Amino acid sequence: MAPRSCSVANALEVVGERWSLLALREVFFGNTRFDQIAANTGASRDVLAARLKKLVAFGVLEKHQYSSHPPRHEYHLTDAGRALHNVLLMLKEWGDAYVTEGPLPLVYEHSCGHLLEPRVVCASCGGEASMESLTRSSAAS
Amino acid sequence: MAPRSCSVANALEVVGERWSLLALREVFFGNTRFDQIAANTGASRDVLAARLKKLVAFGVLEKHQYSSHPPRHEYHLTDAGRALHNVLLMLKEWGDAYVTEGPLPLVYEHSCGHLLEPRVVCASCGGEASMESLTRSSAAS
DNA sequence: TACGGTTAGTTGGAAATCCCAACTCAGGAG
DNA sequence: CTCCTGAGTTGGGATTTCCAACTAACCGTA
Repeated sequence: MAPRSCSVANALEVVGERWSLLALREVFFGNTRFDQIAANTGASRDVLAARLKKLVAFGVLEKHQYSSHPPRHEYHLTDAGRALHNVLLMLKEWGDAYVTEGPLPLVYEHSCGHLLEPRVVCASCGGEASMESLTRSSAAS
Repeated sequence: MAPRSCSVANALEVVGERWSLLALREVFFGNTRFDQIAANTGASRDVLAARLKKLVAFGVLEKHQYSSHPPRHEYHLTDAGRALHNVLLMLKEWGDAYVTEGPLPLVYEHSCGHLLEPRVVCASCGGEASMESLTRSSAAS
């Protein structure tokens, strides 16, 4: 039997390899240069080079030249890259709740002034998009 | 320099290896048995066995015996496992938007009757938890 | 001109993983 | 007695990963 066709699998094809999401985390933090990303993630340089190349090829990152002599580059998020913020946020939330022990290394404050407690809701009604509230629909886009 | 301590990294330590999230997707779909998961993900049986063992060890899945003669097992989600639904939902959303081509393989309907368009919001104010709306807070839990 | 430093990789070889097919083991079904 | 299902396990080869060292382009300074 052929494996299921699925957008989760497709997404993981692009960002699911080791170090990809951590590299993106660093770019979200503003650490856009190769050496910064390498140091903060702990990825080996060769694998990191391969991952960044792939993320650029898939349009998640863009290579920006910030100096021409000598040629130096920074990695910037594209729209597709920025859209991954929610994925990282949910992973962080889950890690906070079920994996990280002791004080959390990072807590976000939302612009409303409260500490962020993220919730996934339906854009139409604002109700929580819990497992039980969802059913498969046959409609396609 | 030591790599950054971070809940995203901790979460990926547990569910970031290849096949782990796809195996969980199958369990969310109700395919709780080894052979079903193997067939629907395409993972090789040895790696899948290792991943399931790890997910059980970390408390993401539980092994349930549904027949004692012969002994047969199903994998069930724990609370920690159920909490990963948001992560899969966000990955699916991103894959739908930026990777999957052609008609989407799966569309959800929310209990309100509309097709689900998930949004991540702040639980306190209900406002969108966009990248720009978040700042690092020094408060710890 | 020589020397050291920074940035962004690339290379080589050993170690760890992964993939695949075949095999095991336990218990039905016919 | 033989075949079938479910849930893995095993062996061996192909791939990836890790790590340290190396390259290459340029700048600062002396």
